Amino acid sequence: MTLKFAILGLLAENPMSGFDLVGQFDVGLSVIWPAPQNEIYKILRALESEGAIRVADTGPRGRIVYAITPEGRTALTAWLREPADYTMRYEPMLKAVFMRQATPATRRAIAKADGAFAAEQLAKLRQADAKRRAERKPDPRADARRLIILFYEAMEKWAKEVADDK
Amino acid sequence: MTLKFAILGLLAENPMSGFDLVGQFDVGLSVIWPAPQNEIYKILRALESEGAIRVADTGPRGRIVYAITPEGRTALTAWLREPADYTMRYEPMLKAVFMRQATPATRRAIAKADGAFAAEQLAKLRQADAKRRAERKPDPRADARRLIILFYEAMEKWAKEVADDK
DNA sequence: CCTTCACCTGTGATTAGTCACATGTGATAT
DNA sequence: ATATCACATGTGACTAATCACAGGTGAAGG
Repeated sequence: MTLKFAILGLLAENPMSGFDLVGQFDVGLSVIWPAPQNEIYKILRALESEGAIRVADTGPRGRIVYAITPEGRTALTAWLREPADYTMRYEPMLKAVFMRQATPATRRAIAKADGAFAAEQLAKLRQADAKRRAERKPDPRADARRLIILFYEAMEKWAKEVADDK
Repeated sequence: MTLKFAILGLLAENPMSGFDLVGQFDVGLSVIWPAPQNEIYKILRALESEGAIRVADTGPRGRIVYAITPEGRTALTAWLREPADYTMRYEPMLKAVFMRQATPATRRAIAKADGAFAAEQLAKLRQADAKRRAERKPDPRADARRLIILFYEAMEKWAKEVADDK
């Protein structure tokens, strides 16, 4: 259900094919909400039969480009406006819950890995951010990137605290 | 798969029944990793047949208390040590991605709601934290609570920035 | 020409997660 | 006594998500 809106949202930014969407998820969205390739195609068919998207173009190798319809846009904003589901699924947080049950070495190893991951993501995000700012074009994803940066900063900080056994 | 370890981890803290586990998820864990009631019972049966847990006690009304076995403990630490899956599923972040496609009013409304939720969670968490510190008992969940607090602080900060249209 | 590779959509089987409901029991209060 | 409620586990039908693989097509280079 949520994935449906992820796809609809991407199509609201730009008309795209299923293949393009796979690329979009690979590039960055899968960190927030992953999508297996075949799910994407299934959902595209469903969205089309609902009238939320339409075939805008076709290309070589069976390529089908979809575009959002006015009805689709209405559905998207309706979804945006309705109260969000605040349940998260994040394995690193779950591991943090049980970390103290393992040895101190394991605990530090986990924190180290999490910290390294956060740092790596931050490097990528900051680079992307700088690039976007340099371009001086309006950036529809700016809010999200800012949120994700703050999130990884928090995780990095936490990892340092645990590593230093604070 | 992950949920299995969530349950195993809880049983590693204390022997519990399925009913108790439902309570544990309701109280706080469902924010990180939700678990439908009937899934819990399914997984308990699976874990028992794997030998990771055993029936430690029975009580009135068909109550079955499970305890972790040494094999279960081994499986739990093995899971903790293996690299985490860093994909998150968090609807508010996904909405943030598409927020700029809606009207400024909608965008602010979303930020306001997210900020309010974060503030509410922080109040609860800080209270729980203070209580735990006052008790002066070792707290196995301290790391996790700290991480979650940092996370919601980040979200609260972000919400303020968006609301102020920074 | 023809090989190779990236492009592009799809199917089928399986598992994990969700929704809604069913069923029984012991404790407590009136 | 008996009504009520919290305790406690479970079933069945369904949907979403995952895994692994299938298979065709155009572009580009040697």
